[in-house]
Amino acid sequence: MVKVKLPGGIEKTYRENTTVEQVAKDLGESCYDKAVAGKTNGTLVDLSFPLTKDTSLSVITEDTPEGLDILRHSAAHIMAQAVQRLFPGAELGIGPTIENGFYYDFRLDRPLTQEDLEKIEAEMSKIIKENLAFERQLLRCEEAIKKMGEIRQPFKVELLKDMEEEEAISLYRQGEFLDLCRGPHIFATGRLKAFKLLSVAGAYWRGKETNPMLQRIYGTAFFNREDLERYIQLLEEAKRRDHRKLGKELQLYSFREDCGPGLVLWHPKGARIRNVIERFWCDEHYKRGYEIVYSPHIAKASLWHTSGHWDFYRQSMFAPFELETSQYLVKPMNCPFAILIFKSETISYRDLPIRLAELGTVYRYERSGVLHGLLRVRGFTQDDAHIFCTPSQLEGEVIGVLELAQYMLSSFGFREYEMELAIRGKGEKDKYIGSDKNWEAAETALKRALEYKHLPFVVGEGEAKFYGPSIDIRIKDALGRGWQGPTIQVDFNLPERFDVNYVGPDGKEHKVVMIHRTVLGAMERFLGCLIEHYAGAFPLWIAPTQVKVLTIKETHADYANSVKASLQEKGLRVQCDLRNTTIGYKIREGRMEKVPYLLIIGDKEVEQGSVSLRSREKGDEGSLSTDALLVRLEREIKEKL
RNA sequence: GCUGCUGUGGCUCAGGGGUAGAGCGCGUCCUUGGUAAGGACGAGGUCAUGGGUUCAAAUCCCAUCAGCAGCUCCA
Repeated sequence: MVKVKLPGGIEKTYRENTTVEQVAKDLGESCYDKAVAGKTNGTLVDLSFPLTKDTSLSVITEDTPEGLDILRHSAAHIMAQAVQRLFPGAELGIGPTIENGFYYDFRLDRPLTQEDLEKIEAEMSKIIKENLAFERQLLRCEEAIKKMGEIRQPFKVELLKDMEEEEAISLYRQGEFLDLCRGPHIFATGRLKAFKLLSVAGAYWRGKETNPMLQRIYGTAFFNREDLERYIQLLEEAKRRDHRKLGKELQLYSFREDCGPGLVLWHPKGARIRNVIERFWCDEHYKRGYEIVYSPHIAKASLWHTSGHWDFYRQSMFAPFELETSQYLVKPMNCPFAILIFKSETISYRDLPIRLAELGTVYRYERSGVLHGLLRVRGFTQDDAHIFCTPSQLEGEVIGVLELAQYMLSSFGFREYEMELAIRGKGEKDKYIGSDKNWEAAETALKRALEYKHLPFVVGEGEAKFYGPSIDIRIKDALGRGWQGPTIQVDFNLPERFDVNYVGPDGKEHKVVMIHRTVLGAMERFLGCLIEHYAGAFPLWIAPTQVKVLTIKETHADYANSVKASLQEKGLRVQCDLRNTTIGYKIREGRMEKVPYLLIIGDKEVEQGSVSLRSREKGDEGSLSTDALLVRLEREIKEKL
């Protein structure tokens, strides 16, 4: 007999070799129907797993993330089986689950097409109908290698050769298909009810650029069709929110082939949004004790030799050019300029911290395949700042930056973001510059600042830049892809290289500590995420056009213009639509432009000296006076609603 | 950079070896309209660029450029 500890403190005894499935059945019909796998002493196991000793056990059901993960993993196997049936000789790479689905990598003798995906889906449906059981088998490593060699799976053999210390290798078989896999899996292929293959893309074997490129098929799976439908709708909603689509529709910005890839042209409406944000940004920085500076777009190459960028970053810089007798470079970073400003006079410890902020436009030669709308470009404006302080001021400054970053993000309605503390990798100290003492001090300061602010974060070991640790904040786009926005980096490198000092109380020179930081990231990337975040429907304080005045007849033009003038006088961004067309048409256009407020002007309004208000959120709200409207709008702007 | 797909008027897209189509937008005119599209007429494209195959290329082939999905990269 074995004792089984179940969730909720229940303990039961079963005969030895009772399976997880039998326990689930014993726990009741509803548990059994939804059971996918089990978890004994923290390890996931198949439903067919026999209990041989006392253990804790929980049944993994359909409605848990783990259950879904198992289903998707099995879906990946079923897909691989289908591919092997349709493409005999296909070599398998790996096939894991990912956040919203799964993928599997294959080496095939020809590229896959969209039609192939449909055929593979059809074959998968057949396999599901066959309801093949997933059978687990344990082999010694050399046996597994032999087996994978026999069925001509060189990638699997390669994987196995790295697993030689492991005692036993588990393989899973369903029908004629055999795969190396840790498991667990669903009981049989028939359990998969709802799946869809989404796309094909190239992927390097084991993620290494020098390895052969395999074909990766992405797909997703759910326990029922409704969930799958919901997910597909989510993808479509994401497409609607895509900043590249909205940017065009709302005439915010463009890229032109004759201008160059990754180089943004900001159209008037996009520029208005950017201007609102930048003004807000400047005000907030002055309030918090920053000074704002400007620096040139090009500088002598020697500056970048001193900074070390030429040595470490050259491949991402635009080529140097000669002017008079000197080499010049387009700047990829703003930091050297801040340093030169700092160094332009002798600084006492009494002057510190000095915070120099700059909306600095930098140019980086990003590889062609990585460009992505506004989110990854070749010319962009960092909302940069460099803080020069003493070691003892470091932690307090980091806290100040965290507060500012949080305030900025929350002002734009970003509630969800991920924080990472990027620290040195262990055992590769030569990759980093600076003393152990400095690193430890900086890592501690960053960590303590995060803890002080009670911010959840993950530690990214080995993710630090060569010159110092950092806190990186990732914000998400419509598809949930994370993009690095705000970042706080401690730097020991540049103060050394540029010999940046202050005079201490002892009258001697000391090295400053330098913090590089952004609180939005870059204007381009931030705007891109912002467009998707609001799906183009910007809150009043950001909207490029805040109010549109629509006339019913041409005779209302004078009154409409006077309404516009009185709103404009209060700083509102107002447009009139005086065209000779129907009111329905003008409203439709205003709606599609996502203007927060439309004012309809007809005989009634002219007579009463009022406006008829139509809000983006509520529609027709009836008439009110211009003054009452102003009060409402000003409040909404002030509170950034 | 790598793999695959795509590239037709300002936008969205159809077509496809015999020298171009729709809707929206734009212009002119008619209409004077009350909360998501009133009507008529018209202008606008060397079908991304450069080669090749062919009697003939926007259509087939190759290269280049750009975009998209992903991989790699992101100091």
